[in-house]
Amino acid sequence: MSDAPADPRRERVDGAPRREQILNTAARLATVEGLDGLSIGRLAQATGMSKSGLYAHFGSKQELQLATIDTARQIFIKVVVQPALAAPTGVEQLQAACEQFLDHVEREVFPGGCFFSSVAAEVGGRPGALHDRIAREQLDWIALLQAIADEARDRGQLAADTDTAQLVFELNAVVVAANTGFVLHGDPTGLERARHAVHRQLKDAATTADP
Amino acid sequence: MSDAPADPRRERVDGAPRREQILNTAARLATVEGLDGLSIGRLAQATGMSKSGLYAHFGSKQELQLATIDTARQIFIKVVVQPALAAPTGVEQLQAACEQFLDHVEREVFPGGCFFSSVAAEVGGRPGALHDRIAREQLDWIALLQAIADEARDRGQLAADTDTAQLVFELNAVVVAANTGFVLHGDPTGLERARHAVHRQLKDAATTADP
DNA sequence: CCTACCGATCGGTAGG
DNA sequence: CCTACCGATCGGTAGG
Repeated sequence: MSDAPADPRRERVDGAPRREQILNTAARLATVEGLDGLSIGRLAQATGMSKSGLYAHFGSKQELQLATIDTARQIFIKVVVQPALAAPTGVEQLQAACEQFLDHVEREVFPGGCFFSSVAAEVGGRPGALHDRIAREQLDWIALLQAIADEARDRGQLAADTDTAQLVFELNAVVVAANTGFVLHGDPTGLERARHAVHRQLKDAATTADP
Repeated sequence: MSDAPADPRRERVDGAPRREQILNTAARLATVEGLDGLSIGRLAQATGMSKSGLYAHFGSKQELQLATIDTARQIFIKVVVQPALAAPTGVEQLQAACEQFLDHVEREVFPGGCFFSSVAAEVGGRPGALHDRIAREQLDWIALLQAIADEARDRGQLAADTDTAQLVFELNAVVVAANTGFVLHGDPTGLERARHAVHRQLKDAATTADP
């Protein structure tokens, strides 16, 4: 949990390789300093290693950045996606995905908020391997929400004429906006508004036949 | 319009001071490279000046960055806010504000999309003068939308029990999400979804008494 | 995984 | 607004 373990060897005993420890630090740092602002020197300092020590693990800065994205993805899957998928399939799962996303922002899993929102803005307008990788992750997230929404509709929990792509666009929009507001203003108001919006959206799209 | 005017003296004739020309370039560059990635050397190259020539205009990088934000704000006011305020007060104006925002994204007024969305992600998690300035601009934009929404409600165009803060949060969320999608994927689909969402939101909040 | 080093670029200054 | 320069840091390499 701490930034710099008192005794690095204890990490080894846990079986957590040094590489993962470095990448965890890198992923959290990148949400504050950016993927580019994450310099090898700074990361070396943050992990208590020398710069060339890092180059033993990663051949180049871009390799480090790509590995960092992959680590962030794994963290996101573990703390957002998997808990969401543990919810009952359908509307509940869709709501859980939004809720878990908001929770991971509020719990500050990454100090700079959602890793992918943060980094997407950085590489959005710049072509290259980082851009392509981040764009793909974003599409995967949307595709996941859509698959859940489609399932909810197929199960008759959402109206048959629900435009699930539109619904998912709007759900993602409000949770991401909440992330931005929380990071920029340190204010959870947006998180509450997002929860409110998600709840209403799902209620509005739900099949009205209750009896 | 062009990145590097053939004859810089023509700009002078127009009465556009060199400083403004530099800052216009800086504002557009910052949406791609970031406010930090915008180095003095790169900006010097982009404007055809020497580094120390820039220091004659701006005492430090932070001064340049703050001046760049101010220029971006003026551009935003000119291309988004003022056209929106030209629309009839009330719901139409609220719709116009959203529409003008989406238009300025689609027209690529800034090559990296909305300046403030881009920069907010960069400085969001970092304390300092840049953060505070960007946070203020974001609050101003939300306050503007809210003032318009309140007016629309006071005029009876929106239901009296409309939660305008919630409405504005959701409107802003979808237009910003459209910006992100357009920049990241070069795909206008999100812009259409945002227009659709804005239209439906305003329709839902409208007073149902039509006859 | 380290020390020691490379050329390039960073923000910034002196002096004009 | 320029040339010429400063120390610091960048990404990366040699050699171990």
